[in-house]
Amino acid sequence: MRDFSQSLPMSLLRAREAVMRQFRPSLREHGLTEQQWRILRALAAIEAAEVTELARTAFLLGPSLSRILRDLEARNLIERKTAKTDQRRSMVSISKEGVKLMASVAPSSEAIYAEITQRFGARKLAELQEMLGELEQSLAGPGAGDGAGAEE
Amino acid sequence: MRDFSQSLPMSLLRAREAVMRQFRPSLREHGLTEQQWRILRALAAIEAAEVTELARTAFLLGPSLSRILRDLEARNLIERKTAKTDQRRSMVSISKEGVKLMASVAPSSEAIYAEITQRFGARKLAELQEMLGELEQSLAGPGAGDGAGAEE
DNA sequence: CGCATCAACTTAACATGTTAAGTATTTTCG
DNA sequence: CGAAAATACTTAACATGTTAAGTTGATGCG
Repeated sequence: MRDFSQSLPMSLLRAREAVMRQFRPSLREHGLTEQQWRILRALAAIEAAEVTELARTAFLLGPSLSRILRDLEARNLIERKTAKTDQRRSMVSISKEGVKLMASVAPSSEAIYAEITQRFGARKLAELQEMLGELEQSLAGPGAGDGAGAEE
Repeated sequence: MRDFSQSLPMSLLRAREAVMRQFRPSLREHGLTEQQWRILRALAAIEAAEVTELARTAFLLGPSLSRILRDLEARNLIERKTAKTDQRRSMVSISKEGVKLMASVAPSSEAIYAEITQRFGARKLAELQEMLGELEQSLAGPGAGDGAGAEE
């Protein structure tokens, strides 16, 4: 079997970790985890979103999002109100405090991203992202199960 | 600020998730998590390894590895014995049962990997891995902290 | 209308990620 | 030699990943 350290999953894992290692210290100084930061960024770009929509945007599973939203709400970084037309849905939005926190983190975050871009090269970065998108596309859909197991 | 769904961390996260989604069902059928599978694969390639070395190979943090090794040992998939020359170190190796389990998972795992390679294209896959390696390299070393915070 | 079904979350339970602290053993050096 | 520092793990504590089950509010339909 192929040396697993050369496998695609490991390559992706190591690359992502190398990138996130750059951001984590800064986020940590502001009391945010990577996932919390993703949610705030997603919310900052829109007025309000339903939980399910937010999960899709921030690429988090429902249960994780539920917990994080509970915590962010307790910290007054986001606000919730149930939708008028459907009591099941809740509309989530970023609070004033949330906006303020984002403003305090954004400069450092931008600087780190710029540093990464500069180190790796802007053109290569664009190429890489293009390929990652294609990979994602090529694996979307029916799934590459091996057929040996129960498809259910 | 850049639409965060287009950011490098998100691209890497989505790509990796797209890949792992292919493998998880098969691993799950065999009662293994992704991390447990990584450890078994790493161990299968060598006679025995120290915990620290294994952590580096399987790309796991010490605490995660400690827990997982405890569980794998309880399931008799691995074996441990403390090193003769240094009582602090323990040598970990895969057990017969572990080898058997690997043999039962490997075919499906290989098939899935082949399917991914075929869908995305072998040449592109090689290119992608090359770029991921370069990204990792370019971010190794001093760290791209923004300098605004405490370097400690 | 009323019941079965579906939809949107939320909770629960267990595994891992992440940082800090603890433990046991070795090494370094005065 | 023996105390201090370093090394190799392990535990602890809290956050998230992942799947299954539970809750509550909508919807479809006879």
